[in-house]
Amino acid sequence: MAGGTLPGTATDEADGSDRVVFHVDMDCFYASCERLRRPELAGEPVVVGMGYEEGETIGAVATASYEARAFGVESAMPISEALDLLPRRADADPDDPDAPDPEAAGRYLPVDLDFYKAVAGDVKAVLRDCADTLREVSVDEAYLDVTDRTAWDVAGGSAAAGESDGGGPPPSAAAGPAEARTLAEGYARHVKERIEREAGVPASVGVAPNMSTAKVASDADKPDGLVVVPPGAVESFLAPLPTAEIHGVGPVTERTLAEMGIETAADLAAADPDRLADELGERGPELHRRARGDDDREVTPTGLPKSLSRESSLSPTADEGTKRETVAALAADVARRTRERGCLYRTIGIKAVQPPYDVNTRARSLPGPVDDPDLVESVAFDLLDEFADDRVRKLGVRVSNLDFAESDQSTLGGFDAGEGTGGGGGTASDRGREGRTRSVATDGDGGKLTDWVGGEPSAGDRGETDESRDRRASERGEGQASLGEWG
DNA sequence: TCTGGGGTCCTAGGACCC
DNA sequence: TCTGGGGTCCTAGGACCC
Repeated sequence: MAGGTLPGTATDEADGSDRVVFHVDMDCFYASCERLRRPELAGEPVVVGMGYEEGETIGAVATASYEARAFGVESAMPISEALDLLPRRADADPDDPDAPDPEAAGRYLPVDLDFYKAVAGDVKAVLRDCADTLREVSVDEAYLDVTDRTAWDVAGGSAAAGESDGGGPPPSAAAGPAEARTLAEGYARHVKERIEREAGVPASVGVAPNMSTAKVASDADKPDGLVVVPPGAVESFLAPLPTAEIHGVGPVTERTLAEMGIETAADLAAADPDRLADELGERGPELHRRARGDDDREVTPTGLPKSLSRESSLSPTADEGTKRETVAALAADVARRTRERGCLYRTIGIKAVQPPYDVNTRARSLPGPVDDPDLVESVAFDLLDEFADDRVRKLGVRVSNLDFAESDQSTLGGFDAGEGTGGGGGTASDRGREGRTRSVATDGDGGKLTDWVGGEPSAGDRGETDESRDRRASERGEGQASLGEWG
């Protein structure tokens, strides 16, 4: 094992859990992507806005560069509020005494997800190349298991030890654990540099023996950070952090913990798990483990999505026409995306948010998986009826209970032959669509399901478990394919 | 922060089945 | 018919994440 990275390490890792896990987190990713194609934005405050159009003040901040954050601009903040803190550079006019100071102005750009996904593809290519196992969490974040590629051994043996600043105080809480240079740190630096070189965007990397600690480590020194937490240093690294830094502790849990007198990870680590379970349910003991750096989850490849949805905000309205129009558009979009991804769904749901912020969800499950845009719309309309007289500020449509296996049957060829075309009508191109489109008849009084038109769900998936389907799918690499689609 | 959009997982209650 | 328990599925809501 490691020739003594830090005291007290190797021996209690006898279960073979002495893994090396990287968490790679791209720094203000959307803003970095914009800088990649517009180098003149380097060093400028950049704000990328969702729902934002040139010159508009609506929408919300998707990503703010660190220069913009210095002015107080934060993710999810309304653009109008961000403009108060950081005026638009375009509005600056040296000749107008009332215009904003160009020195205190920023660049505002709309989200261009397609471009960011292309850049993310370059990043992922590097990560895939560098990892034993890669789990992509989102477009700008991933875990890598690199246990078989590197180790916790101190790099360069005595040479590294000799050059270390071991006599002085730890540089900082974040950098402290890295003072003994390990092979893992060198490898992380290599990965980080490759991302920068081959994708052109900066990343922060956390290195630790498990996922939850690596996640906290990547956050500890952003941007452009590299924080290494060797086994044995985990608990002391986490101990001083406020509970909110622990992955899974949000505002509500933070408050609950504070009321219990738990403010830091050390407090959480020392708390009674039973008492935590009383207050927080199953999550209590889990957070307790994370605060102690005790996390034996394997890094597993990204799975297939569990649901797909689309939602959008409206200025609050009770108008039936507006609501139905919105839901129809959302339903069509969701149906289009599921079809593109070749997946069927068995549950269709809506979300209706009433002012001030009252979230309602309704869902209905079908007897079997379908790919039927008209049905998404009619079920969504049906569910919307309950809110016919209500003012809403946001509407959403969602499909879940996804089934990727059945559509494979059609893409593999044999599916549905002689079933959807039995009626005689239907061109070849109709068949192409019908092969994946199960229609369900609806009756006159509200679109209740009455019958299967296209027959039973294909024989192909009968008796097959979700697990085996997922496994088959991920063996074909679909888990990776799915990532590029996510935003 | 008067709240943007797309996801995940957990919980709890009810229906239904043996 | 009452009693009980266990299992699964469905729906709705909540917390959290990026």
